[in-house]
Amino acid sequence: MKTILYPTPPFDFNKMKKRLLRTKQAHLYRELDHRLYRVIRLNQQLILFSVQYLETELGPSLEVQFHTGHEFLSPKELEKGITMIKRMFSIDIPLHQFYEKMEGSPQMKPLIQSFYGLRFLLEPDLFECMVKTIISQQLNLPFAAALTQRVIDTFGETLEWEGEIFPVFPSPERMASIAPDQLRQMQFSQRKAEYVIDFAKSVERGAVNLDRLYHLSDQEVFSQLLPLRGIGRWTVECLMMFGMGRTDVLPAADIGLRNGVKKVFGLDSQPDEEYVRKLGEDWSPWRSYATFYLWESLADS
DNA sequence: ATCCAGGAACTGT
DNA sequence: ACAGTTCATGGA
Repeated sequence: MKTILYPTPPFDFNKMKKRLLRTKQAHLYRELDHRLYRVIRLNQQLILFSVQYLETELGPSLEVQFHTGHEFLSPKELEKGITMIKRMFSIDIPLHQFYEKMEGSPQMKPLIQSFYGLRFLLEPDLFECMVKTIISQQLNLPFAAALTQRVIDTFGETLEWEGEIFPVFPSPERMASIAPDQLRQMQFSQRKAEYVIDFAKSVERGAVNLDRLYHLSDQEVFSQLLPLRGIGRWTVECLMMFGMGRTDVLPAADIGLRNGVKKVFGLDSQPDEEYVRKLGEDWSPWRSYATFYLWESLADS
């Protein structure tokens, strides 16, 4: 089963892939023979897919293949899978509109040159996204990535296809069943261990319905998630950006964003949240992408 | 050693 | 409401 997706340019798959590797978030991806593989959960079912980036006469394209062995996906499942992959790779994001919006900013414009075509590569699963985000709270990124890897290695599943093994992030049910001590052994703090396990339990018993979040406004998503212990504003903002692909989120208190603003706008001290929020008014409705590019500007220092 | 990380909860006023 | 403290660990 093969489908070709055509994002409206600019779309730079290689930049997206390089960022995945640089930030050490490629835990669940495997590259074989120029194709990028990964397993997604579709209605509790594990489905392996792969993509290959191609330049065609019609512009940039992403060839998608589902590897389901002898079984076939129903038309409905196929449609759901395609929808998920489109969202993952930010296929339908009119990125040029963001660039037009930044035209007038002498500070932001150079970022567009540097990162031209870079889009969010989203997490296909909100549970997984939330757990990874909780793990990375207040930690340097390499260490956060190491913790995530340990969770996958210890509690994750695998799917085998044509002799290759593909890792799968643990399900909410699995994570709900583990004890805080098991995470402590992996160098989680006691609190963080509780946050992650409690969240998994909330999802398992249906206290939070992650699928329904897609249909809610930003404010409604906040009011659903903020009551949960260990989930603050920043964590929800990350979920909305890296999980849900919302393009106008501004994590104004984020330390990385404030450092990015300091660097790009040539400030002599780290701006506060209010300053960033004020600045961000000009970026709407593209504040997620402005944030994203400002984060990236810190990487190539 | 000391300070800070792409925070959040807790405590005291 | 608000500010200061604690949580845990790695990296600079």
